Amino acid sequence: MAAGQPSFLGEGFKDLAWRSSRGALHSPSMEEENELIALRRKKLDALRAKGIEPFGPGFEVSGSIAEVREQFKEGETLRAAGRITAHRDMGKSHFLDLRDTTGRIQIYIHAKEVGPELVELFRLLDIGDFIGIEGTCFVTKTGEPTLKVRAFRLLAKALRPLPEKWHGLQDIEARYRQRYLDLLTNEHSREVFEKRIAIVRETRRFFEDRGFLEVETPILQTIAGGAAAEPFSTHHKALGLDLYLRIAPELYLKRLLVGGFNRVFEINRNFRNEGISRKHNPEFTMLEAYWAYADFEKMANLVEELICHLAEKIHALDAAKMEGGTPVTPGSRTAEARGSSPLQIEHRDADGKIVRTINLKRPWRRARYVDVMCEVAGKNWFELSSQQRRDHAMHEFKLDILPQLADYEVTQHVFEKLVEEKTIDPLFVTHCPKELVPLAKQNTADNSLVDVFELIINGAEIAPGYSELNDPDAQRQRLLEQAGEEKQKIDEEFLLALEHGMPPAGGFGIGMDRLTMLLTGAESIRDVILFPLLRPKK
RNA sequence: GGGUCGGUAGCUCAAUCGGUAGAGCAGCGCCCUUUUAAGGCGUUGGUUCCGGGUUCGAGUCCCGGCCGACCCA
Repeated sequence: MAAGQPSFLGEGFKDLAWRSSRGALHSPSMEEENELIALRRKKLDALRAKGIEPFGPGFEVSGSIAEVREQFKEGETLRAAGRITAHRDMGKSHFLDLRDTTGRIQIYIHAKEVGPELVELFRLLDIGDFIGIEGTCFVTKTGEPTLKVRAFRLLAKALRPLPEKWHGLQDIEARYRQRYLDLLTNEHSREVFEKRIAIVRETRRFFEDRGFLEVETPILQTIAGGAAAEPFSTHHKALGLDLYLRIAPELYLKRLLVGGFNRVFEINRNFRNEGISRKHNPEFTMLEAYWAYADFEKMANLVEELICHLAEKIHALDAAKMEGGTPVTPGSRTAEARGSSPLQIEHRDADGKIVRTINLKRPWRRARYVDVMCEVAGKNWFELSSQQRRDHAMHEFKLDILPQLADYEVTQHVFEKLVEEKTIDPLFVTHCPKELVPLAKQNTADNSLVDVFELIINGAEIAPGYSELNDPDAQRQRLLEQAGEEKQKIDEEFLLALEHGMPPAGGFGIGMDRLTMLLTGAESIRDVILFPLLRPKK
């Protein structure tokens, strides 16, 4: 630090100095801004006028704020960086909270110890600004570990005020549109996304531990196959080619089975051009896994293991958070959101009241479609005539049954209302009628059934799993039936691959967004997707 | 696509029957030498989502639109 320059740091903190090469600036759009923003800009200019660059370079810290708290030892000098989230002035003493995602630490500054010049600069700081500080550890008389500021550097000035900390950002729309503010002010929201990240990470680890290879297959496809859904369309300019965004990765993963990759999985983004709801986002994350020589029952075991594994990891995450010494702040629901046992998931409403408890304790119940139907619809359901079933569904079960529905669709309708929506604890429904699942292998004992499971948890289908169809002629037949008039939609390249021989294999898929909802108790898919699709405002 | 509800200060929310748009937090000013949702006193801040209409008078009532939430299809 050259002599004669204004000093705001005292001696011996050269590396903390960071001086602005720019003079005071005025915002060109000042007239559009409100008073609060204008004031912050004035402070920005005042800082530059004092030779301080408000958007400083990187800063050497002793660690994250949580790590600084761990290193905390009275008399030690430590460096920390973060956002200012609160300040409490007490006469000539100033207390500020410095926060990052790992925690919060109080910093203290007093004129008598650092001089009025530094205090004067502190007055140009606002809640939301990033600063880096070097300070001495001490404990206040109320027992709070605190860093006594010896020097600081402004790292970034916040030109707009942050939402009020106590209530957090409540406006649902704003929380989706400006997720960064949601993450900043609502600890619960951040925890949900940390859990989502852990779920994806642990899913990868789970499959890798079992010898599965993670692969990437095309998102741009000339034919969007593997599911029945409306695709998004796009265009490749140089090739002059109309393309679709994938609705499922299935047909490419099966090509890899043909190619000798015997255990593969993909965590992939799928795109479906459908409506938006509490359970649907146009782009969503899917897990699909295929295992050569396995069958649907082996896949059911695998799914059961996977979800229990994830539930345990999430529970461990909550437990670590509870013991981790991170001060519990308003908006944190970690304590309440944690079920009493790792495999017991408690979903709560906004007031923290338990809405439902889902018991994942193994083994999970497995039952045949026919048996489950008889349980809810009466033993003789499949002996009734077509008309009797329709009457029964409409009058006994109060369902709207359109006359054009096929018999199996009437049954499926009853199944959805009476089984799917009412099942909370995990249930594998196996041996479904083949009409429902056209891409699965037929049961050898009963041709009208296919070797599949549908896993139902918390009133919704979480994961379907199949013994995959590997007979190319049967596959072509099913695809033709499914395509109806639109024969051009049949993926001939996929059938060509099957004709070269695909080993028998088990496969399954899980919607990762919905799985995250299940494991975190989120009521809307938008609460587990960082940036859900919204209409642009104006 | 249909129905219900909502949009008010930077944030969280009030506003009775249609009668001067308010509070808390944040901000600003002053007081306070260890506070912590600090406190005390004072104070600034509004296109009430947008556009029409009814009315002496509209945040409030009516019509249309935009955005969102929930339910249904």
